[in-house]
Amino acid sequence: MKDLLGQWVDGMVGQLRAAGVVPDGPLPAFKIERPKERGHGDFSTNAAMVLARVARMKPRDLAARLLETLPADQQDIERWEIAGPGFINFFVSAARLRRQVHAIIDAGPDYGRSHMGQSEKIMVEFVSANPTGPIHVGHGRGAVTGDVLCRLLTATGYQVHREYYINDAGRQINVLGRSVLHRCRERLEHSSHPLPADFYPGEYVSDILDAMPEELRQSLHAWLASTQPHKEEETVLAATTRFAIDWVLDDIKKDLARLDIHFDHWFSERRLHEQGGIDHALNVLRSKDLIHDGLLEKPKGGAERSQDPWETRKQPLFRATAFGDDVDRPLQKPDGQYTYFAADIAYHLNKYERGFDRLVNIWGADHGGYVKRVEAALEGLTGKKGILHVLLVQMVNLTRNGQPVRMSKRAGNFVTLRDVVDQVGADAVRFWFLTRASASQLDFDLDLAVARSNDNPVYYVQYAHARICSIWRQMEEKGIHAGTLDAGSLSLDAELDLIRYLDTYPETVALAAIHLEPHRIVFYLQDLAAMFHTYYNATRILDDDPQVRMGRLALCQAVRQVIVNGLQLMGVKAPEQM
RNA sequence: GCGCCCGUGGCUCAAUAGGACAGAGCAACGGCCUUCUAAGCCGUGGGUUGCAGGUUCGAGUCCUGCCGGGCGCGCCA
Repeated sequence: MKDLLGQWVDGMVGQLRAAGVVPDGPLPAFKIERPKERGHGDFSTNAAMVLARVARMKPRDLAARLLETLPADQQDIERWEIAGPGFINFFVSAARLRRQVHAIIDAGPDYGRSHMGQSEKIMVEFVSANPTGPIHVGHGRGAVTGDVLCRLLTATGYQVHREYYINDAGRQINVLGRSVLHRCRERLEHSSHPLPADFYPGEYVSDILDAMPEELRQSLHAWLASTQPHKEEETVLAATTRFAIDWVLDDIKKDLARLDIHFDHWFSERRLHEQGGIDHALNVLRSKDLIHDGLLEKPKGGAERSQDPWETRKQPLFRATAFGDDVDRPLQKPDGQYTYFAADIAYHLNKYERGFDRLVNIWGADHGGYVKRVEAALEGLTGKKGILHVLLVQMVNLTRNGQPVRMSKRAGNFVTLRDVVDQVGADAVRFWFLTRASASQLDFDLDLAVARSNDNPVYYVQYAHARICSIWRQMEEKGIHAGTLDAGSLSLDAELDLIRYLDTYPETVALAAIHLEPHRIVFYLQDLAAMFHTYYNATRILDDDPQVRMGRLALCQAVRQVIVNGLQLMGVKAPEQM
């Protein structure tokens, strides 16, 4: 409906332009919006105010001229007015609103979907947690956010590709293998050894050992039993590590599947190395003279934490400062290995070369410091700005009994995502993660969520849906035939307001996709549910008058459809009974 | 010290691409179940949007500077 108004106002301005009231050439942008205040109509435009300057007229006078061009024969706008400093307010007719109910019912699951994205290819990379242990609650928030973003972008006409970047190269990964070895040795010798500082202590390390194929276990034992430094150390460790990664990845996949989160592709960093992706990316950078040998200043913070003294040496650096980063970034470690950043450059070039128009990354807030350099690299590689959108998802503050639960992978006392899903259920976890903008920190209280109290927001929305379903069950019991739904009798303020709000749903979906803000849908659903609950409490749906009943049933059907569509976008179930 | 994020009733958060009088929930208090599910509804209080400037017809929203909180700051991933 908003689009329709937009066309009209464009037409009105066009006529004034033809009449010479408004000059040719580019005009300042005006817009159509829905006023917060009901008394200001269903739609309003600031066109007269924005154009007043170029038209050399007072805003209100210009508004009057604009309205003279409004077609007289239309039925959709009941009345209009000039208000305040020069707003033009439009009031949609009740007949038009009633038709909207049928439009929603007819569109069904497609209501809210659009072709806005024009099949643009967009990759969303999310979760990408290191395969060194189970994913925790923080990852879960990123996972749900990414998943819903994908659903949103798909619904608005983008071609979406979901990807998980596996950090299966580098030191951390070997530490996982060594941790398994360590656990194996303990078992073999029936004793416990002090765990080296950075080894993984979690229970799952034993699980990995248990799941190990006999053959690999044997070679492990053989190697551990030998007193001499074993020349097969590298291969045994590599095989163990490989197995451990696969096990953990499989574990992660299961956790994500519990939340109905799936990926199109799991991209291996190791493979990127093996296939020369990094050399390729660095060659591209070199060809553009974006790598130079330079010295790196000792960083300000963090240095205190490190035991190793800072050593200044000449090394290849990416010219990140040419693209707005603070310092040029190193590409190689002292031992000649590539840095994580070098691999990241290669990975993002790889994404680009696979033909994606836009890249979205969902990162934890603790990776915020890397945004600039990756953006810089991508701009350097492609010459284009703004391909990459990094969405930083802030921390989840987990509490239990009001006490903060510490989450540290190293300390081994983190709460896994699985724990939380087990306790709270997938629907509540998903919904809860979406109740805040991702840039805001999120408090997640396990007790509250476990308690299944009224504070749990998902029930509120699901309940609205279940209530509507129950009306149909009620009809069945009473032997009332639904017949053909007809919104014609709807006339209460509450009913028309409800329709107006239903009408905003497609805009909300579009804006959520444009801004990459899934939480907007959750807020919408909560508001819609609230409006419905109010209406339901005040109005008898199954009225004795068949005409009235038909209308209300039609409205309920439309509300139900929008709730279903919205929950579907959130990946949350819409139970028919609660 | 530098970078990013955040700052809105007692608490947790909204506020539609800068729009008209800043809204919900929780908490507090008072009401509503012989009629479609009370996991619900209605009502009452509660705000100088951290502070100070600036841009604009108009600022919670944009710019600058402070203040407060979070995250990050080898050549870890």
